[in-house]
Amino acid sequence: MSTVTITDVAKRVGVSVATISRYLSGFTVRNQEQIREAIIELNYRPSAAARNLKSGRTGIIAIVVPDITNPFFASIVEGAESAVGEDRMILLVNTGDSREREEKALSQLFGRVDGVIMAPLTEDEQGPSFFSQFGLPIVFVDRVTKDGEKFSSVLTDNAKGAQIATDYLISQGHRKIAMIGGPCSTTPGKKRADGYRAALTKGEITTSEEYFIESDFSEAGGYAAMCQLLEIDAPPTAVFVANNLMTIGALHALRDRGVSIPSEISIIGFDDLEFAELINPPLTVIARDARLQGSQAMDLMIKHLNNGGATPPEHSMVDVHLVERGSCALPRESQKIRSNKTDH
Amino acid sequence: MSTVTITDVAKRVGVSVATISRYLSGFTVRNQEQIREAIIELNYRPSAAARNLKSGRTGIIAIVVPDITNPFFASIVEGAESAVGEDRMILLVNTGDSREREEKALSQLFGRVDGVIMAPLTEDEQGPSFFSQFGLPIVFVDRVTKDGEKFSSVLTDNAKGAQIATDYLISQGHRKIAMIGGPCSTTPGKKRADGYRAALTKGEITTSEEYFIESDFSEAGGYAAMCQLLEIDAPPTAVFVANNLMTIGALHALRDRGVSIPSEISIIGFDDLEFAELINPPLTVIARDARLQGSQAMDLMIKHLNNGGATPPEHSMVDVHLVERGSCALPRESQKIRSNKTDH
DNA sequence: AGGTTATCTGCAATCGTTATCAGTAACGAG
DNA sequence: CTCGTTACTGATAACGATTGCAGATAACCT
Repeated sequence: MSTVTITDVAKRVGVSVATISRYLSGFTVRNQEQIREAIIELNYRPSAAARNLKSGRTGIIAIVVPDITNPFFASIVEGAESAVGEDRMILLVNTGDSREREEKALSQLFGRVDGVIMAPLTEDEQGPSFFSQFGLPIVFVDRVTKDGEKFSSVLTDNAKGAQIATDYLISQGHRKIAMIGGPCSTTPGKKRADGYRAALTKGEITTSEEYFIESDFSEAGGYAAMCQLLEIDAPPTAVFVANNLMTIGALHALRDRGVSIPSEISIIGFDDLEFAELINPPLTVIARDARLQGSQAMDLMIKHLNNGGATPPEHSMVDVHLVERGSCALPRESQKIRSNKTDH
Repeated sequence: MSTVTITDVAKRVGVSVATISRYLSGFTVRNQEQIREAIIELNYRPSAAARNLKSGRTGIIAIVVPDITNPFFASIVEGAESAVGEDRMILLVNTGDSREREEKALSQLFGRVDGVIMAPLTEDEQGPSFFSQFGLPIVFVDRVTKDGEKFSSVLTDNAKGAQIATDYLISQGHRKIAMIGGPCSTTPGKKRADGYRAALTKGEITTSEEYFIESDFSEAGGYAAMCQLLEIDAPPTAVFVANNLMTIGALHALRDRGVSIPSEISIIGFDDLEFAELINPPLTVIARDARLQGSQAMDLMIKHLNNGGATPPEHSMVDVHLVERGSCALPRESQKIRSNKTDH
């Protein structure tokens, strides 16, 4: 086997292992040239495991996301990756929206990584003490847990985004404004619902609770929720969909039902999509910079690691803005939306 | 600090470290109950680094992709993740299409991971010997290097897919069929170009080389390439775009130029998109199962790891199929395409 | 009771690297 | 000639866990 160690190199050159080690650490030693050659000839690679054991650090930062196929999280990962620097790497954990896998991953992470950047599944983790006694630097991104103030975080102004979206619909004259929300156990799910409700209150609009559907941030969930909204006796004239995947689902539902946008119903989504302009009509959304969130989270993490854990937690907030395209229009109040309702 | 080791647990219970170690490995030992309690009370976590050093394995499999924000690669990662099993984890490396980062990552990976699943940037890596002497099991996915036969791989039948796409356009009556291809230094880039050309030859169609543009698999590249095609004096009536990102770019270009699909130009893409049905018109594509590719690659890797490297390389091929939607139609030969050409 | 397993135990070596420490050679200054 | 300084060196002890070994204990049989 090719398990060539520092000792082999030392023997080859005829010096002690200490000398090789020092050479590797950049000190000036005597037979630099021969050492360099020996390393290449023997194809010696320092054992990361041994270094980890000695130094106590791994040079690896974990990033834990619920769903890597969600372009938003993919961008976060990319942003983090871009800021990770020369001497560290990223360990990706995709929890697949499974609490069990999240827990397992977290416990396995200990000792393998120097820190964890994560978007937790829900706000109520396994006991409020869990992260506090986790013993590793943590930076929350996009979402926090209940005791999240104790850790650095990079969040979006979710409430503001939802409020902008809802205000926008109101300003267009909509009154029957529905929302397809995410799980209220998550930070974005809750905050976006809050923002939606706040905007309605401010606009002095009272809606039936039927208009708010708590879904699950998935495409299938968005599809089902939109179907449910269309079943209502007085269906909404506008819908704010709380994330990208659910928006895709909702659009599919509307397409399948033959409901046209925006003439029959206005749609505004949260999170921009690569192809938002290509849809017919182009999708109006609340956008934010996911890459920036990822890189900020990484910057924070590196700061913590370099300061030896002495840095107090910092909380950063990424801004949101409205991208006006074509999926929202004035309501046609007196119109019956459902053209081909299929009972279930 | 919370560096509680196996020794601390042993002291607490009053047994030797060996006993604790055996308890952890699942053997039946005497004071099981007390050990369990001590571990919990002390919040003891075995040091992964020490285990790695002893055992020589890390329980981590690296997956190296050029661009995680490409939904195709995100799906591959997800597929791999889903097949990784209980006792291993995934280390993601996003090379960002940079050769330099790919090389650096690869060298840093050694000793940190048990194996590498990778989609190499180009076929000609740093010398044909590089991977052979890498010393770690490798499984190529989606792409291979020149000496790729020596390692297991999970590829797509790229040539077949391209041929199906081109045949489809021919069968609709198109003769002026262009292709926006990927870098011919990559496996998919080359094979898809081959398939395109083979189909043209079979259909006894000779096209000017202007109709083939070698781009870079990026959205911007697709945009530019499509613009270039529209500049040609006798512009194509149909375009086969060799990957998803370039397709998005090409669609943007057509949209910006006001060229309508499929009446003025037919478009067929390679790789399905979540939103392909939502575009107007719905996009016709060559599709394949990226998740499956990822999980197959992982299965292969695990097989290699469990067999201790004695398994001969296996080569798996994932099938492709045509998903007919609305972006292709009969050509309108006598028509001038460019409605508002902008000179540059 | 004596012998034979079967089961469990602690000791100590080991994995590959780095940090510490003491030591040596070369050199210039006094 | 001696001393101090500089610049390097090698031996060795960690780091935290696993494991072969030999010894100890208990259980079981005749």
